[in-house]
Amino acid sequence: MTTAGHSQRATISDVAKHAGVSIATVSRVINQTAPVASETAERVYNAVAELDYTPHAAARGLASNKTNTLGLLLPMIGGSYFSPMLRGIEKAVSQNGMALLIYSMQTDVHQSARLNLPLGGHNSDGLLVFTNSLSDADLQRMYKRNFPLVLLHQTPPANLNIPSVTVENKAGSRKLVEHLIEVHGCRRIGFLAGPEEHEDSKWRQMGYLEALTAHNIPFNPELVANGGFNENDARSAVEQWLLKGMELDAIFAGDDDAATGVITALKRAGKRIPQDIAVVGFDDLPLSRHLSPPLTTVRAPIEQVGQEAANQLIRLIRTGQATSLVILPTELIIRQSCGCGSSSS
Amino acid sequence: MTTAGHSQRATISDVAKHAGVSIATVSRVINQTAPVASETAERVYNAVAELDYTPHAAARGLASNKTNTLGLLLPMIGGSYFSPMLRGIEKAVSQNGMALLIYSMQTDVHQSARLNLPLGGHNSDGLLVFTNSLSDADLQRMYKRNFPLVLLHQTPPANLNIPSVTVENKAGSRKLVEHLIEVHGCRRIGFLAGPEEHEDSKWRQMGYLEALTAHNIPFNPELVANGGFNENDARSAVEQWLLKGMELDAIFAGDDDAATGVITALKRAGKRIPQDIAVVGFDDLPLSRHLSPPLTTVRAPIEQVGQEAANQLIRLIRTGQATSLVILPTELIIRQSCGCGSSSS
DNA sequence: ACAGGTCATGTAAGCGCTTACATACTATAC
DNA sequence: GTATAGTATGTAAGCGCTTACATGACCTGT
Repeated sequence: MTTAGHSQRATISDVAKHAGVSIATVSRVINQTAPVASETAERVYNAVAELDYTPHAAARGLASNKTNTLGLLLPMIGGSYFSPMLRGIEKAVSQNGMALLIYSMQTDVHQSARLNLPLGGHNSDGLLVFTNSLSDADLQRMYKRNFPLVLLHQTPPANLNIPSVTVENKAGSRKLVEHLIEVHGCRRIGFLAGPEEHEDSKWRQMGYLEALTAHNIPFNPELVANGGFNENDARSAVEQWLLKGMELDAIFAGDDDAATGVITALKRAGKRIPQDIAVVGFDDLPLSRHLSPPLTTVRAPIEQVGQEAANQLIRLIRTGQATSLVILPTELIIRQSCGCGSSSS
Repeated sequence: MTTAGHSQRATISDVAKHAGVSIATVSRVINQTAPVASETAERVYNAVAELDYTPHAAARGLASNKTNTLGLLLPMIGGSYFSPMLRGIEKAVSQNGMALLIYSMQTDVHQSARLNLPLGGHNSDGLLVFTNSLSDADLQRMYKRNFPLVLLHQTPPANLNIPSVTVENKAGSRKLVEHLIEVHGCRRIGFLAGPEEHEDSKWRQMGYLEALTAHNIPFNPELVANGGFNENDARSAVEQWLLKGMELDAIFAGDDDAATGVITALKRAGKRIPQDIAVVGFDDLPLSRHLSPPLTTVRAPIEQVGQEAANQLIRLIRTGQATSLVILPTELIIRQSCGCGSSSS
């Protein structure tokens, strides 16, 4: 066991006293907010070093009404998806000398903790909101207050003009499915949707539909199931299909996490990929190229989404302006799980 | 484009006025810090709801000298490793009604931003410090100040009694290598070390050494290279070996990220796994079972490490006490990349 | 030599809370 | 009925900063 307890640290007045100046001067040299004689500044710097002084963030925040911090709201941290997104966000955040405060909206924190954990903002200068982590009502509330907000993978609810950053889902999905149809002659292509209300999923499904329509393949609702954008749900969904004796020549798993579940289920059932059934995903996670067979998918620039969103938010905070909608392009990544021959990148 | 700009929000005095009480009373009902007549409390709650009041975190922090926030220091966010760790941390943090502030120590932020981005603490009640994200000097500085600290995957520098949470590396590594030796008859086993100063790596290497010694296999320094605990470094390391015509019958990649690089390099060179060369990793990341062949590895309870560390830190903050050293057990996970037959979990 | 600038620095008023202390009121005991 | 002890609420002093404003020193031009 070990013990600890706070001890008092140097404040700005300690530094001022030590350097023989006023606290205003100390503040000025630290923030470089007004010219200070270089000799004076020197004394202040020395005092800072000697006392090992660090400004008190809360005091600063209270006085200046800025926290220099971005908040990130996540539905819950999980899946392979967040790692690259976080990296992108972190990049933008630290390049701008800000900090990152993360909340994941667990189960039911909403109600109870509202007062004690002011997610409402106020400990950040703005919020990055990932799909499904905030109700429309909450969104509206914050928007009305003029609190800087940027949405990730979600467009704002009706008539709220909140900037939003996402990827080109529909076109990517369509290209992917058309590849299956045109190159591999697939006709019975299963689609695993993501969670309800997940916009990415809706767009991907539309792309899937468009591809079918463009090739005169009638839409069969039985070929759509819920894969939840995760491994387990996808696995059970495929198991259900298999149990029902559903005939399929390809499965578009919705995303790559789901695709790993699909592959597992198929292999367990003794199906060969891609000979018996082709499998494709969406996102191009780092792991996807290592699956067996390597996964054909659509590359979503996840890290860039994070970075772009953070940058937009910072711009919104600083200048009051941001681009309403940023859609980052996706790219078809052909590997072998669709039936194509040799590998690439 | 969209625009925004802060508007003023309700403060505690607005609420007090609106409810016809003093700010002290409002504070008391919000924090449940002293008995208040239920009728009065009711009025306050109504006022809070009507004004959509949220306490100002900075003001609170300044007055109470607590931030209700845990800081997490990372060397940089990357690799598949952080996702589960973060999830564990987040779990503990939100279960305790706290928030999580993340810094990743990019390249050279250290010097310059020290004053403006007070990593020194002060915007968190305590810090979770991941290996290599803080110099011993910084650690010492904060320790001297009695700032609550918990180390992840790193033991404290000499005579600083900072609690630390890590996994059982040596025993796991030894079991892994012994499996290679005893079951598969390997004698020339390559080891890919992680980054310098990474304690996990040192212990894993010791486990490797112990296993060799226990089986009278002389240690050959040529069989140790640097895989950096990441895919790319590991790939080049293996390519070097192959180029030199190094004879190997197994490679212990250091961790699973590195193992994916090893597998890639080996496959490119036309080697069969495990027939020509066995490959094993460490960590058991989610992707590892999906590699081809499925990776034999050691399961490190990464999520639990995060959760345990956060819990220790919270305990340290609240009670001043924490367990000095927590070592979480690891478990050998046999799959096929070592040469074993059929799959399991 | 003096008005009018500049520049460096100091003074002090908050920012929105928490909390020790003071006060008023009600209930209990005798 | 008065003293005693609670209980509910108010008052006000900070917490450690930022920043508008005031001050004083030193130039410059005439």
